Amino acid sequence: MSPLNEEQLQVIRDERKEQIIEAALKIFARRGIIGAKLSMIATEAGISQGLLYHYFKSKDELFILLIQQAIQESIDSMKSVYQLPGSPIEKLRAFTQLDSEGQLYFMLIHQARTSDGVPEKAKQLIEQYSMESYVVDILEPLFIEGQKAGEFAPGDPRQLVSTYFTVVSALMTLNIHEDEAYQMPEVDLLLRIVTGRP
Amino acid sequence: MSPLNEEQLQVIRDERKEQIIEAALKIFARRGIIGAKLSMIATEAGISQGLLYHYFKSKDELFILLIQQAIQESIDSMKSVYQLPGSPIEKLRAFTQLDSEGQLYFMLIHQARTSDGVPEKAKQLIEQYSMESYVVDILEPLFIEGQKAGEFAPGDPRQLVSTYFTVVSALMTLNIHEDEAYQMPEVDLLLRIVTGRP
Amino acid sequence: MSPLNEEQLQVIRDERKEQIIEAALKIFARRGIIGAKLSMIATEAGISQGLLYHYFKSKDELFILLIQQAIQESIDSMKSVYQLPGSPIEKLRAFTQLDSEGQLYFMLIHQARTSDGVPEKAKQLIEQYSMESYVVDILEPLFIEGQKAGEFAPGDPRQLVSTYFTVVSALMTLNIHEDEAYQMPEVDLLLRIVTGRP
Amino acid sequence: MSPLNEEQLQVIRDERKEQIIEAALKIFARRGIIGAKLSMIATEAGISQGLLYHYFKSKDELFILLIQQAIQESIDSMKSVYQLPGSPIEKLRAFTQLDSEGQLYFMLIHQARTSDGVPEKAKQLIEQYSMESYVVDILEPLFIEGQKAGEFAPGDPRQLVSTYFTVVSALMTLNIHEDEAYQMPEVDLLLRIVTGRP
DNA sequence: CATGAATGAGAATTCATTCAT
DNA sequence: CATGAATGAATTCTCATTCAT
Repeated sequence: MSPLNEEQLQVIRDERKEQIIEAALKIFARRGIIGAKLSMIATEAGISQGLLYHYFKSKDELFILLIQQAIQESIDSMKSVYQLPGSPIEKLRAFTQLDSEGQLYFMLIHQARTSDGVPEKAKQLIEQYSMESYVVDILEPLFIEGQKAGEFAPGDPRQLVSTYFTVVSALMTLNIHEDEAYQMPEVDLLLRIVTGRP
Repeated sequence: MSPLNEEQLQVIRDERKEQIIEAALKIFARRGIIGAKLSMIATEAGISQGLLYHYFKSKDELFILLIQQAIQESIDSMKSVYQLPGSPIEKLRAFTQLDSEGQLYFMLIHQARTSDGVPEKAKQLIEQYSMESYVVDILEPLFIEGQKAGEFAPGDPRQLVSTYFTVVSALMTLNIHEDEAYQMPEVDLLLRIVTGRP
Repeated sequence: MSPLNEEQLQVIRDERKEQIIEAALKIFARRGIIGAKLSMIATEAGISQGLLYHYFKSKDELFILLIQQAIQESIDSMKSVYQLPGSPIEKLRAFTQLDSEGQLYFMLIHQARTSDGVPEKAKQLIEQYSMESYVVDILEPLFIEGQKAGEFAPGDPRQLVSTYFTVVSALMTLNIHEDEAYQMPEVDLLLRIVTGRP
Repeated sequence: MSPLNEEQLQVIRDERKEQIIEAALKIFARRGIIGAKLSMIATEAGISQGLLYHYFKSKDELFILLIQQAIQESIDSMKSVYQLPGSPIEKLRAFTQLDSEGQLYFMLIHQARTSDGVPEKAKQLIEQYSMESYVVDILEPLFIEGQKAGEFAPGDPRQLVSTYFTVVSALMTLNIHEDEAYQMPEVDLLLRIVTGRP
């Protein structure tokens, strides 16, 4: 009866899931969990609303999955800073210029942190991925290296990481629409926080 | 003839309006116009839902009023920077440490800018109050003075204002819950953007 | 304590009641029991909403009182047709040209008959005041006289009364707004139903 | 791919729309736009309230659609008078005996003309379909023919049309419930207005 | 697997009615 | 007697979720 074998079905399933996840990321990041309507996600993914429920048990489950991906991506992206070429300051400059998917993930996490209607599980995930436990640990060596090289200003490196990351995170989340009111600042001006130099 | 005279009634009305506005500011700022439920605002204000409609024609009207207040407060607060004591850098430092009501206003404007379901009139108001037309104009003299005094780094003062204001705005909006994940950075670290010094 | 004696109070009470009844008749007749808002009636009567409840227990009670008045007025007006001068046909012509308060009563009864949300008691009152038991009985002698005088067409006089009254009632209720779409017909054309003559 | 093909879906959709329209016509005609509750329409149509909104954007849109249908049906019905068999008077007699759906449409237009809360667009539609511009134009030739044949009374034919149509309209709107108080008059008595004869 | 019709719970808004003054 | 602030139940509309096909 079935014209497709198991393997082909798996391929279809994976493709569909990927479509849905991409669509959901866009919509959730821009509109938050309340503003995002399943009808929008379905339309963006090019499928019917009903089909969403073959792949995800609920809106919440889909949201939680995206949060997990966002956290994973953020961690990976931070770890990869060490693979970037150049001195610590050059690594940091490159890291600061995120691609657009990276921005979507930041916005998503921001939405999850600040909105309500966020599933409890998503909140827990984000809480675990706090500054102290991950971000600062990962980036601290880079900053210490920068201070040794005299590129970065002296002082508590963990505070420096925390401040710089908070500022960049905040700017990411602000930059939601192509909004002329707030134009993204020059990277070099931001780096002054770290370098203490003009 | 009347059991409560006009003056007493006016007092009651003003009190109620103030209660509602305060409650609405909290709720709207934290949850956005969609996430904010009138039942929450009513409960926060300690009144019934129905009474909201004696004082405001609709949720939208209430939101628009708050946006107008937020814009007015922001402008006033920026203008008042010149009344603060001390050198330009000291004025700016004091200005950066906003009170909590000021923070709510920033969040509100952020919500209005980035969310769905925002009334058209609110959008227009915010568009008028863009960086170029107000904020930069108001703060530019302070920065020029700071540069003349050698406190601020050289360079285009308008770009410096814009960058600093954007960073501070972004941090305000991030700081929504009393969230330990992101702790607010030290002001002195932020001021490095302006001073170019450690 | 009280600066007004009982008699003066009674005068005030009666005046107020009359104000309210007049206002309510206008509003109920034009908008029906559902479309009529107590706020409108209060405004039309020049009093506060709360005061309505000193004089009437509820919207329904007020409506029922008006229906009673309407029925009484209708009956009185029909009985008075015999006091009008002239031949039967002239009496009937004059009767057909109702004054505006008479029209309001007709509309009110129409509203009560056709709308819902009408209190049960009002329905019962109107049912009792049906064509057979009152209207036809009252007008039948006039029609018999007209037939004897050769002014009215022959045939069952009760059917003639019923038809003519139904047509006039229907036209009254139609004439709600000063609506140019339906202009009220000439009385003489209507009288053809009764006379059978051009 | 699709479990129900487009044709089958279209059939379902058409059926549902028809169900809803029929139910809405009954309820709106009898209770007006304010008195008609969506819950009643949904129950009468045998569906859930939510489903109404798959087929119609709002209560107003549904009402406007019905008004359009009512106007169209009225015009068609008047034009078809010329297809009826017999002399002008026989055509007019047949035309006067409307079916029950035709009556509902008359009531609906009456409701729209006299009630509150009627959408602006519905008002405009009805205004365009006024006596002068349509009804009289359409029926005038029939009346002129009747006068030539000596069946109809002499005089301004447009006034005769207008009067007769107004009376019939008024009777239609009166006859809302199966109401024994007002029994519908004999057609032959009404036709006396036109013929001027017993 | 896939569709879209169908449902029902929840949110904004209106308004008759009550109540403190 | 008189006011108008205050309440809450009822109504329209939205949308996540289910289900027949």
